[in-house]
Amino acid sequence: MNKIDQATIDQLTSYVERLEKLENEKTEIASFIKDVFAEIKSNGYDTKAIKEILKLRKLEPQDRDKQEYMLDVYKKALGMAFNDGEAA
Amino acid sequence: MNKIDQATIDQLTSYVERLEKLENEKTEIASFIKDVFAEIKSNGYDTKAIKEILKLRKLEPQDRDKQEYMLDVYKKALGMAFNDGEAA
Amino acid sequence: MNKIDQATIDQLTSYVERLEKLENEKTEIASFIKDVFAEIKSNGYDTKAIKEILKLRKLEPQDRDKQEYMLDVYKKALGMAFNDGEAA
Amino acid sequence: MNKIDQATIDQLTSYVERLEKLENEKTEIASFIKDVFAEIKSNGYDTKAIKEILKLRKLEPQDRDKQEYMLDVYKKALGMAFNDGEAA
DNA sequence: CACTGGAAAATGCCGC
DNA sequence: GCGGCATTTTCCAGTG
Repeated sequence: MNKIDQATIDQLTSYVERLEKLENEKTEIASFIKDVFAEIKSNGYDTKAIKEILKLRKLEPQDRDKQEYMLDVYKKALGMAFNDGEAA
Repeated sequence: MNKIDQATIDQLTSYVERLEKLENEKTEIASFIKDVFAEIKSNGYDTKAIKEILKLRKLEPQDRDKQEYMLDVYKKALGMAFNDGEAA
Repeated sequence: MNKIDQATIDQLTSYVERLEKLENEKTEIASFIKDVFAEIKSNGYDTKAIKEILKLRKLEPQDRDKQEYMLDVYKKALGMAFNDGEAA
Repeated sequence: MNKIDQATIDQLTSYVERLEKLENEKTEIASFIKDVFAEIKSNGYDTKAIKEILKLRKLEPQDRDKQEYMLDVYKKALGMAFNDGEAA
């Protein structure tokens, strides 16, 4: 019950190595992204706003609407102003 | 140089215990918050929107404006529509 | 479709207020913790080392009396160099 | 104060596009990883155990050939019960 | 006062 | 389909 045949070990090892390779690539790309943000920052831009932009561009327009719908309803329910500067 | 007197150990221990007590309380409250959100969800509300509400109520109106200003400028720069459903 | 009955408004308001109260308590406790760390620091201890102790005690409550290592961390907390100068 | 010169717009656009490209690549790789795990699972292995192996190899690369423990994890990956039935 | 590191929060995935 | 868990992202205090 403790014997594992070599073929199985090889297969598991192969999987593990494939996964490690992929994860390394992912990490590398994450590091590139970090570099770009560093460059953006060093050029005086607001990285937070850029991230916000990316997020918005990822959301399709209809999703944005859907996402904001419930929020509007709740804000209304709680008597919160929409954009006129009154915060309940 | 390796000797530490007992009084010092006692003092450190006292600090550590005070901190652990406070952190336990914090954890407990965090768990209460989780409970409330669970209840909110079980009543059919959209927890994400509620969280958004809490965030908005925390921000004073002028802060909201300031935070959104740069974003608007960038969106404008990139030709992104503000709210008309066009996503670049 | 934007109409919400009064009972719902009341319920949402109640949830939001409960959550805000809890979050205030959490923030208050976090501030107490900060105070304790400030006191610790003003007494000449190494804050980082104390945090290390807290982490250790959380991770392995069963071994917390294993004095050898704890002593090292205490020494670090006291700012005492020993051996290679690096605890943790 | 809302006017942005064309060069700035171009630069922001360039940054955003570079970032989106990189994030797409990252997402793609994440999806490959998911595929590999699906294949692993379809071959009857315990995904969770494989993740354990990856974690171990990341934490202690120097000891990764210490076969005793790795074998236990492999066995877990194979779904073999042994000893107390709990690895990790 | 910008940067780094660590804690907290949010998101997304996986298993049930 | 939901809840729990892990990862990722965001935020903030501490540091130089």
